[in-house]
Amino acid sequence: MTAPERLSWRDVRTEIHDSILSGQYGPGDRLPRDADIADALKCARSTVQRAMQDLADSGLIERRRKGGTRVRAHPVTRATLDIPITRREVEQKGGRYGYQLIRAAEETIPRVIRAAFELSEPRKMLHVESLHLSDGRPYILEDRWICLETSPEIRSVDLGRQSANEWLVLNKPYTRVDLRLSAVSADPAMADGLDTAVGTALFVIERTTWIDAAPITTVRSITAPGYQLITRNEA
Amino acid sequence: MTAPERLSWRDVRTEIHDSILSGQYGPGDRLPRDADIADALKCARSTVQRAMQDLADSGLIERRRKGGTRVRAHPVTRATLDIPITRREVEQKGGRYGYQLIRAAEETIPRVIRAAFELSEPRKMLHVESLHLSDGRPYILEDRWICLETSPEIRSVDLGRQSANEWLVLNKPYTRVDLRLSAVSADPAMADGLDTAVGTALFVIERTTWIDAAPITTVRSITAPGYQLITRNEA
DNA sequence: AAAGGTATTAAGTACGTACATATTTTGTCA
DNA sequence: TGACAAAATATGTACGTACTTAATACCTTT
Repeated sequence: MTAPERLSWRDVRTEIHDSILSGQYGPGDRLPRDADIADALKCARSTVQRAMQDLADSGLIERRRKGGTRVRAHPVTRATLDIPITRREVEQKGGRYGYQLIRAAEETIPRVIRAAFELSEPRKMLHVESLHLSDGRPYILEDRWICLETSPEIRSVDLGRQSANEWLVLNKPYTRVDLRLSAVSADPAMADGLDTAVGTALFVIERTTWIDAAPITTVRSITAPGYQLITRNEA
Repeated sequence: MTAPERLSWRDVRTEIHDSILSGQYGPGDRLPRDADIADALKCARSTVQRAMQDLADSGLIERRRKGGTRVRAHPVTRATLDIPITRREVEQKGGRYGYQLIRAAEETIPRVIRAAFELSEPRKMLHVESLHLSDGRPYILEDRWICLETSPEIRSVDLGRQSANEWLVLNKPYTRVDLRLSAVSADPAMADGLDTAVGTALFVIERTTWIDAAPITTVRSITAPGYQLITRNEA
């Protein structure tokens, strides 16, 4: 007589999430089968499936065929990182974007780059060094290698005008990306490029992308002092 | 006569993804409606919906009711970060885990902590400093504040034996987490705790969690020299 | 021409059924 | 007892229908 409403998958997710939060199910515990939950909540199994999928994506539970669903035994803090094109990042912060090409040349890739691409054979790639600026001040110093077999069109791009970062992100969608985040002490070259003192702690983002098995690019972005990478994740 | 097979949502996703990769649809372009794609591929609209949802989650497309689906005008590199419990992280790398409580005391939170929690009023919280070790060597130095209203049970935890990190992750699921990643130059206290030289570049992970609107904990993890945070993301 | 209300549209959700697939469990045979 | 095959089981996927919701487009009124 009150509310003949139907449960949405979000309601179901909240229901299950709460039963975990409340301690009813702890790490490693097995949850009832989807069908039984659907039964208990009086909704379709597909609705429970949708809710479970979401909880699995967020890293809270693990699901296995026949094995059932259980609360992750070793919980992780899962967060999603969005790294925009550098020009847009600067502009969204209200800065005036600037860009300088330092140098570009075809070279044989060094060992570390081979490792990043998981390549066994050495080969030549386009090596590009450039500087992104915000309000005229150094923002990110980037050292990039681009696979010419995968992106031959890059030869006809004027890298003095458009950054490789922007061209690649707009024109070369990838199927796999590896990120490595770390800190480094500014060496003389970095200090010079970023206009800071040698030894300053700098935040470094290394990113390697592939399209299927073919390497696209790998880039080491050395950020100016004070740079932060921020995430906000809501369940 | 050949293959009367049905398309899976992954097939559909690949189909749409490829049509974007090939340049048929560029940033900002509008894709056909789900129903038309379903029609063209001879599958159910729900299958297209599932594929589209996945592409939207991965940041490639944007969907709006009535507005339709379009390729993201400002593409981002999206990656998922998993941060395990520190003990597990060490053990999975094959190290022997160690842990030391440095100090724990109830204190009024300083301004930066209030800011992290988005609190307007000052209040008291449990302040815990501790050190995680790998094979006897300093691994992560953590400086943590725990909200006692949200987690009163923490008072009865022996923080000399079990780390707050482990207890909280196992016992206090959150509904929101903010991460801030950065680099810092070791000050004397950090250098002492991590057994390194003053000025060394260190990678810092700051994490704040809430359950609904209630603050749980905020932690500043200062990692030992050479620490890297790694991601691997497959489309 | 500006403002505001209404109709239309395309994605989002819910349901129930049927079948697929990956595991685990069980059963059989050597 | 051990190896291997067969049955059982819980999640995963596909389909089609009906309905909901948010946003845009259009049309009326001032």
